[in-house]
Amino acid sequence: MTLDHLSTTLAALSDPTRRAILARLANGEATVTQLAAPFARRMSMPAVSRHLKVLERAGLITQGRQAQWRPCRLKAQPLREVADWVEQYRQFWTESFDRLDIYLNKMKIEEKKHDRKKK
Amino acid sequence: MTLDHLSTTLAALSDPTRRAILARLANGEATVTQLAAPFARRMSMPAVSRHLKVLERAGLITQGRQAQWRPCRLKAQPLREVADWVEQYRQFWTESFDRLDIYLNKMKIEEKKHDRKKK
DNA sequence: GTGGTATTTAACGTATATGTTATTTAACCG
DNA sequence: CGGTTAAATAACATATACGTTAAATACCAC
Repeated sequence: MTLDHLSTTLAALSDPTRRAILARLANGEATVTQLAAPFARRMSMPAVSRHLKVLERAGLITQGRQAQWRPCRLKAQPLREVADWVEQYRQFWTESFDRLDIYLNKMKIEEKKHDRKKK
Repeated sequence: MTLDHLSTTLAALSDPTRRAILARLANGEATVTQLAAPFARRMSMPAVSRHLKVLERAGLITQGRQAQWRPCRLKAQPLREVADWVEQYRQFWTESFDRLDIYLNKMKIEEKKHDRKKK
């Protein structure tokens, strides 16, 4: 199944190791070895390499070439798409109401308007 | 492996069917059958039922009980966590620069400050 | 070329995800 | 009760995800 871009991005972000890698890259470029260092106890290099491939396929990083190193850089464009998507739902958490409550609230407001008219 | 909450949420969101279900629930409560309707050609009821279970485990929906129906409701709290997480990276897409450029930019600002002091 | 370092790819095991059809559970209704 | 509807669960197939170790690739440096 070929996934849409947003799905690919969210899947890439759903792994804590990959999010940690992005967090590290927010501080600037890093080589694969540098990125792997924090996970050395838990994870082998090839595992990290694969995580990077997932991030790259999602467009979240790019890998350059300098001699035998492949410096990685954060590319935030897909994160913007995530932000835009989730933003649609803001109203559902900024108000401490769920959808039904919002509806009932609107009804009350309507009632008040009617009351005013009656006066 | 037991995943952290954010990972569970992002994994739940990484499926387009599940995001479509959330979009539908943004318009208000719906039963499982109602939620399944748009996918009827592609997907069986049990498949939808499982998607709902994934969303429920992520805390993105709740399912109530009314006779033989299980009306589903959107719960946006986990979406807020996603928004908060992604917000950290806003600087990386609002400016059309990557990290190195931001750094260089800061340096220039520092230089200007020094210039001012010199005056 | 030989050796060392950085990284990827190959080959493999195992767990999880996602779908199916058939069966079961639960509640309504005449 | 017996039939219908709504939804979940069971049992199963298959694909993908994620990790490992071992081997290959690419580059530098002497």
